[in-house]
Amino acid sequence: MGRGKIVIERIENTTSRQVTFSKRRTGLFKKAKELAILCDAEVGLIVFSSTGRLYDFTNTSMKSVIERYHEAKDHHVIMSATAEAKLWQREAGILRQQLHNLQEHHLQLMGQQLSCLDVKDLQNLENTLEMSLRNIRLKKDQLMTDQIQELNTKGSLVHKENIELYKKFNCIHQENTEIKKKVYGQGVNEHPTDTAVKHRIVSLEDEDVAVILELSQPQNVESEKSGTPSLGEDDKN
Amino acid sequence: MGRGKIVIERIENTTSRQVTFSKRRTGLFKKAKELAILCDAEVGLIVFSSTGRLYDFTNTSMKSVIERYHEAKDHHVIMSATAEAKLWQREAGILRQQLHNLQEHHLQLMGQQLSCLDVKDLQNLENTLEMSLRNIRLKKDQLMTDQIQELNTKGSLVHKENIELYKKFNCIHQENTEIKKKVYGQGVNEHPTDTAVKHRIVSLEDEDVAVILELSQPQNVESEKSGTPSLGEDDKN
DNA sequence: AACTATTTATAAGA
DNA sequence: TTCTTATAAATAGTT
Repeated sequence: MGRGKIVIERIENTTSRQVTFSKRRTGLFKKAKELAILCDAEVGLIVFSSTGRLYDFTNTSMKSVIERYHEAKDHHVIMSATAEAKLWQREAGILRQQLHNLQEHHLQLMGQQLSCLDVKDLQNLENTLEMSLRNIRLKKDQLMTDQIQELNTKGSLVHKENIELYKKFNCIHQENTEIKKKVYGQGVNEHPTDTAVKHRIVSLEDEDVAVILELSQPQNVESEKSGTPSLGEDDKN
Repeated sequence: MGRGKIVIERIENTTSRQVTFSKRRTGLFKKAKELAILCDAEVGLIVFSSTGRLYDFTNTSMKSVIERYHEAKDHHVIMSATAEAKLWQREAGILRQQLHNLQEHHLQLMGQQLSCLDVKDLQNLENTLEMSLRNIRLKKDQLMTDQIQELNTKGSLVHKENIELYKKFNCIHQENTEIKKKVYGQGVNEHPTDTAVKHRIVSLEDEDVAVILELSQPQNVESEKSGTPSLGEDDKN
């Protein structure tokens, strides 16, 4: 329908394509409109030009057309969006409820919001808490005992090391004294180094030793293994 | 374009309308196709006949067309669906996390899953539980004290009633005995009614009395049957 | 569903 | 873009 017949294939000339687009688009939309009116149909027409511009027509509403389309066709393109929303909404609701329940129980475990409970409930709660207290104390005692054990082992090692060092020092000290006797005569007896080394023996592993002393028996490190730590055994309910 | 010109308005004749629909629909879809090809456009065409049947055409995919349409146009029709889904999904995620955290803490309060805690944490937990135990016991004691109080009051009333009844019974019993003496002579002394009434005095408010005895003075159960029940009179509050 | 007279759409040109 | 116009295409009414 024009001055000449054309073959239906992409018009390569851009200007020509745009002109044709404009003309044929007008025609298409007119025909769509006419179909809708004449035949009482619901029509939705969406066109994007090659430049990306949107042209649309519908005799009702695009929302309605698209919804009806999805209803009639796939049923899971847009549904997946709204259904997904619903799904997550429900999930959130369930989680919120769970959270609420747990919070309530939690508060009761914390000794709050007890007004809705009767004597039996309170007794149960008390039993639960006593049980868990026992567990927690057991665990704590275990941890502390382990810690003490570890510190004692460490301390014992350090102590042994100290004894070794002390012995070595004494040897050297004696040697030294003898050398001094030979060099200076009887005049020199005590030397500043003496005090310094003694101090060093005590503070070699400062922190650990301090803890050991505090927790166990500061008076003699040697007898550690025989002495039971006095912690955790007296469970008073 | 036909044997005669027509005005564009709804065709009332159903058959005629359906024929026209068929013809024009074909034409429209052909033109849509041509536009898409000739002008390199993205076209989506959806038509519902007046009988509700769906006809659609697109040179790409309807999903793509509709998405692009929403992107270009409203931006909040489909977005509201997906965005809503995302929103609820996030909400659910947050709630799930909260629930998880609370569950963990809850288990710890219940004296389980303590392996990840150190001595300090355990000490805190212990303190918390002790505090809540104190609260719970306080509440329980309060409830039980109230209950005892109430029962005592009730018991006291019942006891008073019983004394009254007992007195009345004694009067009537005496009266009765005297009448019997007059009628039968000295032969009749004790009558089954006597025992029955005594029992009734004790068990008038069976349950309450039992509870009272259990909670307050169980040692006095024996003395009830011997004479005056010792309830309610020695009210110590 | 096919025919066809006629209207309508539009290709090419201005 | 819009107008013009020759001509292709669509289709209303008919068979």
